[in-house]
Formats: sequence, structure tokens, C-alpha cells
Amino acid sequence: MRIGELARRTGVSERSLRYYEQQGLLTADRTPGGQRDFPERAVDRVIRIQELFAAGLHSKKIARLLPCMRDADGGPSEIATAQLVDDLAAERDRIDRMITELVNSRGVLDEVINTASENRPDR
Amino acid sequence: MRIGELARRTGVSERSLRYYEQQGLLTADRTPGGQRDFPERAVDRVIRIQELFAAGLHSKKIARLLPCMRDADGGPSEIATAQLVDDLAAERDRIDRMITELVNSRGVLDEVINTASENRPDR
DNA sequence: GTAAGAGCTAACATCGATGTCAGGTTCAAG
DNA sequence: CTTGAACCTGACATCGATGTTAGCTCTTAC
Repeated sequence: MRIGELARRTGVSERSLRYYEQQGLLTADRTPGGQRDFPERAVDRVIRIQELFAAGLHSKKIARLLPCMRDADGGPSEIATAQLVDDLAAERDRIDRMITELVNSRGVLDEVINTASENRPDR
Repeated sequence: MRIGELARRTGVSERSLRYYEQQGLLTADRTPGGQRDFPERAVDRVIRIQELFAAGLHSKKIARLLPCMRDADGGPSEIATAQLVDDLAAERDRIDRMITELVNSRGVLDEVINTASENRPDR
């Protein structure tokens, strides 16, 4: 599929998709005219890339990580090196802490929202 | 307490603390010589500020939010306006989605890590 | 063949919290 | 009084994903 469709289906801008390809996160064939032709499974991949970005990983780390992930198709095409595993374990712990913080913050927001609703029954 | 101690106790750089004050997120008295003198409760407040930053809120929104939060001392000193509540509700939903994504990403990392440990019992 | 819509590259801009540095002032202990 | 640590302000730098624009090319339907 061409870049426009992939953008539409993932909600990610064309700009970002080109950037992902440039960073080695996505692979695309090219038409004879030089336009990108993404495989169907790029959709899932883009979504996972977005999630990893949201989790605070940088593109370089994602690039090392992706080949070690189980694909839609089957097993991973590479096994993570010990060094990468260490790295990912650290990220994992960071994400864990981040989840805790987010849950806290969500609670704070809920409290403020609820307090306001109680004191301001503008219905 | 002075800025160095607050930085040490919160793990937040002095630079950031000055920035927080400048953005209206923190209040500090001044010594006759012009040095900041933070109240004890600044410690908790800084930690909450950090969490809100981690949740993706910007300083301006945090500045509007903070006076509506329940303090260590007691009730909020302001009630959120309807407009702010709408805003916060949107942030809340965004945080919710972010948590989901983080949990997903954590799962992905765990899988890669586990796969590597199984295939590479370097112990 | 032509026109319109979609894609291409390259370059520059942005955002916001934080790092860093310079040059000066304050504080506290001796 | 002196000295070194801690603090002050102000300015500039950074990082990285993404937005934006310009100028050109490809694709496709007519």
C-alpha cells in the first residue's frame, strides 16, 4: 500500500512514516517510479512503533528491538544480545515506574474533577 | 529549606526547581540576601509536579491545576472552573490511553527479554 | 496527452523542559 | 575578615520526533 493509505489507517502522519523508514524502523519496497510500497503488516508495526515511542524509547533502541520481536508471522528473526537484554530490562523498569506515576496522576485529576462536580452541580 | 536541600531530597535539579518557581508551580520566600527559602511541603509538591510532567501535562496546565488540588494541609484553595474540568477530563482520558500503551509496551519488552533468556541460558 | 491528486526529497522550524556556563552575591565557619 | 561552598540571574544550547514549505515527479482517470 502507498504511504497515504498507511497514514490514514494508522493515524500517523506521512512525515513520521518517512522518518520511521529513514531510521530503519520500517521497510518499504519502491515502485518503478520511486514511490514507497508498504506491506500489509506495516500497519501493525507502525502501531507498535508508536507505542514504543510513547513508552519513551528512542528510535535507535526501537530499531535494535524490532527484529527481536515476535512478528504477526511467527517467531523473532533475531535473538536479543545480552547487552540489549540489559538495556531493555532497564527500560522495562522505567516503564513500570512510569505506569505508577501515571496512575497517580490520573487519580489526582479524578479527584480535582470530582471535587469540582460536587461543588458545582451545573446540570 | 534552601534550594540545594530541596534538590537533594526530591532528586530534581536546581535548574528545574528555579524553572518551576518561574512558571508559578512553586512559591518560595526569600532570605534577606535574596536566596530562596522553600517550605517543607515543597517536597511533596515537587514530586507531584514531576508526576504531572511525566503524565504529559504542560507547565501552564499544571499551574492552573495545582490550586485545585487537595494539599497536604487540607482542602483545595480553589475549585476548578468548568473549562478547566473539561480540559482535565481530556487529559485524564489521554493518560488512560497512555497507560494502556505502556502496559502493551512493557509486555513486548518482557516477551523479548524472556525469549532471549530461554534461548541464551548464559548462566 | 493532460490534469489533478498523491508522492518524493531536502531543508528549516518548533516545542518545552532541562543542561550548562559565566560572572557576581550571600552565607557560615574559622 | 577571609574563604569556600552555596546561591543568584541571564543567556544560550540541546534533544528528537514531528510540522511545514518548496519545487519537482509519479500515477491514474479522462
